[in-house]
Amino acid sequence: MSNLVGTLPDGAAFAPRSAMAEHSAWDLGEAKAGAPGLYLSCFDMLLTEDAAWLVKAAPTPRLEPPEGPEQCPVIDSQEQGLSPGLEGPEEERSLEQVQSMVVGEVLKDIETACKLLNITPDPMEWNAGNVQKWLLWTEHLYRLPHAGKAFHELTGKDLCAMSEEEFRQRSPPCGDTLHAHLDIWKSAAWMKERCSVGDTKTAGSEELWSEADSSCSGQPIHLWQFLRELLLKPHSYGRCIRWLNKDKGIFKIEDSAHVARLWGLRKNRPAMNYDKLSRSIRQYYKKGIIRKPDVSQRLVYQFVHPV
DNA sequence: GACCAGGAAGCTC
DNA sequence: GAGCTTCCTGGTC
Repeated sequence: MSNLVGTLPDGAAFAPRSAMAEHSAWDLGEAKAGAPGLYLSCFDMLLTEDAAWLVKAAPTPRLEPPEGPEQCPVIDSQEQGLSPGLEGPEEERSLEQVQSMVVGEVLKDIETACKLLNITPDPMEWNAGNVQKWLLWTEHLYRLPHAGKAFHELTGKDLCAMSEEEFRQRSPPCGDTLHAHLDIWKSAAWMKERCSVGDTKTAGSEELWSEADSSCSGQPIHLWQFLRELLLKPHSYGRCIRWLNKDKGIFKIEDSAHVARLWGLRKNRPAMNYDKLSRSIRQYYKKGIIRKPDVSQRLVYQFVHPV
């Protein structure tokens, strides 16, 4: 099993980009018991290292992605202890809360990716097209070099059967990173499957996934829904699209090319660009879904019926 | 050059 | 037929 799930190959620890946003009620101790070793070690790593990072990051409530290439914060692995001010039961409680948050946020990030890519959360169920989507997505998100060709025509099952070394052989510059991220997806899929087998303690996480399931059911997504999803994930997409006035439904596309690429990815339209996307937005004018605000500005639109 | 507006035709479900 | 996608012309910033 890879040691890269908690720590990405460049030495930076993997951390969910939205790690402090909300709290998820996941029963970690329960989930870890009896899990296959493969996935267990993955989450062990994730939990301990992310927890350390989160505690160190406190009290900052929000973790803005850094400017430039999206990278995770570096953890000083030599640092001892999670919260020096806390001891015994208090520290345990604190750790449990942090762990719940971390896992919840990891699952949310995956859920978002599932929605946007229209793929299932379980890599074992991916066809070759799904694999390429996931690769594109991960490369895009973590600014990795393109490796799609190296994994051409592989299904999710093929991918899951590959070792870290095989990933590296196929893609020397980012194979290990991709393998690490695939491990996270595998672990999340395992946990989802586990909680869907009637474990009432995991109701919170079931809620977490129900949204993803509804959008991973193959139902086509409308452009306005897609835009709204991006707007509702400011920690992930705030740099390319954001609310100017959420109450009035006014939003601005900050990076038109980026949003168009995401939409193209979602719809499997590689040739998508902002020109075409904006044409689709303008189709909404007649339908009364989106309009230009009263004071028209470039790249600024308004939902006729705000959230 | 990038964005905006809208007509028209084509494609997919 | 709905909901885009693609291509286009012409205009504004």
